[in-house]
Amino acid sequence: MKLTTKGRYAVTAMMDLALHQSEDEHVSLKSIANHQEISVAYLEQIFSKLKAGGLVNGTRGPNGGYRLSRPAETISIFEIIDAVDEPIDVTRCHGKKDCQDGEVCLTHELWTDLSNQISSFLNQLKLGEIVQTERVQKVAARQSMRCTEAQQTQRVSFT
Amino acid sequence: MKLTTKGRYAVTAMMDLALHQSEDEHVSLKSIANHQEISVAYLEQIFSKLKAGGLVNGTRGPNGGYRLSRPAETISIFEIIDAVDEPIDVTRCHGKKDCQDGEVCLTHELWTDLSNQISSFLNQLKLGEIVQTERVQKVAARQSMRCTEAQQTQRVSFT
DNA sequence: TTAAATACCAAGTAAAATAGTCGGAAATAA
DNA sequence: TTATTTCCGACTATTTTACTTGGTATTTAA
Repeated sequence: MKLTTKGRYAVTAMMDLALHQSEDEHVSLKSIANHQEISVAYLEQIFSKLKAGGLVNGTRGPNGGYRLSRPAETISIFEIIDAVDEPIDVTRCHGKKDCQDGEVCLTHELWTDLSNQISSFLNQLKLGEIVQTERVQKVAARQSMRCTEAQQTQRVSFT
Repeated sequence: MKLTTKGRYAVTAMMDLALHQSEDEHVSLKSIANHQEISVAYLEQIFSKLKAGGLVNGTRGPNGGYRLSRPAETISIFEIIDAVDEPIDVTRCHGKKDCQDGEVCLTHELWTDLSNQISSFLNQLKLGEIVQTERVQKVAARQSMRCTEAQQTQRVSFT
């Protein structure tokens, strides 16, 4: 379970999706880019992995975009990070237990324990619950304003 | 709390120290290198940080080496990793809470929670306890044999 | 039917981090 | 005085990260 900015962006983007998707509307990468200050190109890369992981569905064309493939309550943070970040090899032997002369090394168990600890913590955290916390709602409200401003700026810059 | 091979080697080396130090004897990097298959040069780098972190004391000259600066029961795995690995910035804003337009981003709290979770887990794990587990004792016994063999091989190659 | 908007895809790339090595200097025990 | 050890700073190859670039396919709406 590695944690890079890609994984963090993925979680952020999935939260954005959970916050803004509606019955009949998809969320475009452009709008996520506006909200979260991540480039569309980079989001594309991330979403190709999220899609491969079966977490989102994409629709092309105008008014297209993405939506969660399942209810947000059933999607864990672990799944999201797992989909986009390579797994880290916490053990020297890549889990094969042949770290030293074909047998386990001193610390083998320690690292697998830690891995399990982190995984289970992130598995308990569900996208749906997190999105409903007051804290997140507040930030999201602020971001909607930002986004509106951005659109207006954009409109102005076209004229 | 980043976890790289340097951090893992540090924990391994500290366990070796805890296993082999005695009242009047120091453990040399050479012997750790033999036991754990880590180069002396790399161990030097690691131990300079462990020393700076106040976890070990070094003595130069023949029969010199290192020993724990405190009882193994009081040294946590967290301290060891913390001494040698750079802290990871789990948040985009380096904990300053100004991730976006001077305010927190959507996921700020999530990452700090995770960090705390990992830290407290590793803080509970004490070097002394781990070293006493049956599993570790077994591996250590095997390594003593390895070491003896290595010394003999060396002796032969000298003649 | 055409233009715009969107997802989709593969490659390339600059910078940073990692995992070490190398060459020596200082201290100390025998 | 010599061998053994820690101590110290610099160097380096490789890998990983965090993106960008350039292009294609699909779909809607004018």
